[in-house]
Amino acid sequence: MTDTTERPPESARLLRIHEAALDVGLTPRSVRYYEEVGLLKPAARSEGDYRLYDETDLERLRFIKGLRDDAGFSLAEIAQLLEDEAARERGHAAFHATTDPDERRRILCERLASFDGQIETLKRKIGRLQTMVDETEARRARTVARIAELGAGETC
Amino acid sequence: MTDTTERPPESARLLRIHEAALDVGLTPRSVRYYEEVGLLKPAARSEGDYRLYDETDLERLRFIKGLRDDAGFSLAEIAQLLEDEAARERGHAAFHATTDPDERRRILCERLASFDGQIETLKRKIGRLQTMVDETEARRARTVARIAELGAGETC
DNA sequence: CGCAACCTTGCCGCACACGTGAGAGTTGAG
DNA sequence: CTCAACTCTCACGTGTGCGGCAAGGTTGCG
Repeated sequence: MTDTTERPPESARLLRIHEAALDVGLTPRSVRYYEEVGLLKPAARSEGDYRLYDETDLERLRFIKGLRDDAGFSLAEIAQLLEDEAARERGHAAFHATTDPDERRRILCERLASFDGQIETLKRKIGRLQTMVDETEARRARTVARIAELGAGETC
Repeated sequence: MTDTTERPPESARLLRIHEAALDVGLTPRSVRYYEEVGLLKPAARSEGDYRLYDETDLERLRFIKGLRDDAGFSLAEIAQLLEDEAARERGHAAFHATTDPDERRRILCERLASFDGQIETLKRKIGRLQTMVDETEARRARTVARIAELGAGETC
């Protein structure tokens, strides 16, 4: 406000697709594809129709990449999670649009069910992975015991 | 050797592909595909070249299905895990082929490193999923609090 | 031995998740 | 204003993970 050097007001730092993709570790093609299948829309477009991404978009992209890489979710599953999220935000709006306590309670209860469903989905995956970890650790422990039986020697 | 009635000696209960697939919840096509990409080979073939699967094969198939469905691993990643397992079994053989304690120790240490790598891979996935669960549960808790603020009413 | 039900290999097709140009337009530094 | 670098929208190509069909062979009950 006090200087004339055009300083983007922090909230308006927009990146073009290449920079945005680099930032989150994806390719421009993937980012466009995610838009194609409805996972996100750039915050804005330039005069010449270039896609422009803000920090919110980047977080969304990181979210998508995390689910894809780390959890092995398909884009369809990710779309479902994002859809649930959107539904909750619509619920948020509906919540503020009414003052009826019963209605408000109903909205919050829906939101609760949505969270619960998501948590259960994630926990099932964790449970399966944990079982595998447990089995592997048990076998690792047996190997450690056998090394100990071999007697001294600190090579590992 | 002592009787002429061909009685499968318990260890030789072999299933054809359709039964095997049904048993583990896959399709015959998938099972053949897994063989095509080197994930398993049937324990035997019949006179007419029918694939015959034993209990070990079934467990391997269940292992593959679990990783595919629950953990979202690609067949290539599963192949890697199975490859590591095979390496450990080769180590097992090598272990019994020698009596040199140093050699034996080296073999066991390799096995240990293999287990550790696998455990780390799995735990990274779990960590990511757990982070998501934590975030979702925190938001769920805020929703619960807001419902409580709305006062009485046990509808959910 | 006949015959239905199952199996074989081979091959084409499909959905997903992008990669890779082609051809045209945009941006911004010099 | 020029020009390299970037971006746009089609549009076709690619690898994965199977589905499905064809043409023929195998099994095993009756």
